[in-house]
Amino acid sequence: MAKIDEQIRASGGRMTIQRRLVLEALQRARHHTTAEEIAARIRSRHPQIDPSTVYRNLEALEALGHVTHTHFEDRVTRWHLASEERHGHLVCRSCGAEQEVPMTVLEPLARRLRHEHGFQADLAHSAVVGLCRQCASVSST
Amino acid sequence: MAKIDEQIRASGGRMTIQRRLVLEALQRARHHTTAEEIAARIRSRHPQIDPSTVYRNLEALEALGHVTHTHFEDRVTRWHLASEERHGHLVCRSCGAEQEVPMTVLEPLARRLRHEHGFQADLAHSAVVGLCRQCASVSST
DNA sequence: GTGCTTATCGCAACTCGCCGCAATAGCGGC
DNA sequence: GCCGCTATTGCGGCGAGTTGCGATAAGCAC
Repeated sequence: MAKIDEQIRASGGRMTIQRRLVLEALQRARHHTTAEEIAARIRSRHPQIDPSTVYRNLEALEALGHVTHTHFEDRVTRWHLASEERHGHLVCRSCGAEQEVPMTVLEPLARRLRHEHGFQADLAHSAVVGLCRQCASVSST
Repeated sequence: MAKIDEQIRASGGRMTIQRRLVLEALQRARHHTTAEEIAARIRSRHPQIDPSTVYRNLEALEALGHVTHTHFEDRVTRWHLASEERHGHLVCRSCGAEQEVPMTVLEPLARRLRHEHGFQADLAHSAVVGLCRQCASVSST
């Protein structure tokens, strides 16, 4: 964390109270949180924080590589520390259940897109939408 | 279209002027349009149409299987007729360029998710985000 | 054609994420 | 410790999409 502090200053940024609070909230919640959740958590100790400040700090921290975001089906963006292991997400469009899959499962497609289309895909960036086992079996009966 | 008409009535729905206009707009624009575009197009002939009416009709038509939507990297949803051929989308996060890929490219991953995780993935539902050939070569130099 | 039921419409108000702008406050230099 | 530069904040407001509600009008029965 002290390292992040220096890195931010080194790149011309400033370590404000708000930015530190956003980082702390991410560390404590350490599994894809929403910006709203982060804002709510911070508000309890620093009531005047504005949602846009949270969004901007998440973006700034992302630009420096400390934070990443993933898009889930409900149009909500989830944020997490970049230090967490990267993985894919499966989201059921019927019941909303979430499942994680290791990147190795997604890699073959990424490789193919790179070779055949010259496209460097980031398959962890958006959740894969579909039907989970339960919902699939219900809807087919 | 007359068939859609009947199907809607059969399922307890009503074929209103607005619903017909939404369908017509989709048919004319037949390549992922936005709800805003549809609303604008309809407004020229039916000025008092409300955006929420367009959204609700798109949802209703989607529930009946006549329409689908896809999420691109920006946060606007793109809509199209379900009769169009399904395909995947590659969107460059740097320059925004869009590219289409046939479903056959995505199929192997879908198959694997189905077999290993019991998950029926809809890989055409969200665009795959990444870097296109140009942007990738620029950023690596 | 008339009447009735109720799906759908238009409106107003709201949410979530984002942006421009004036005010504030890090932080490096002295 | 104070100063000045400017990154960042909070605020107001915008765009996409959603929701509740009273008014409207499809479509069925007669």
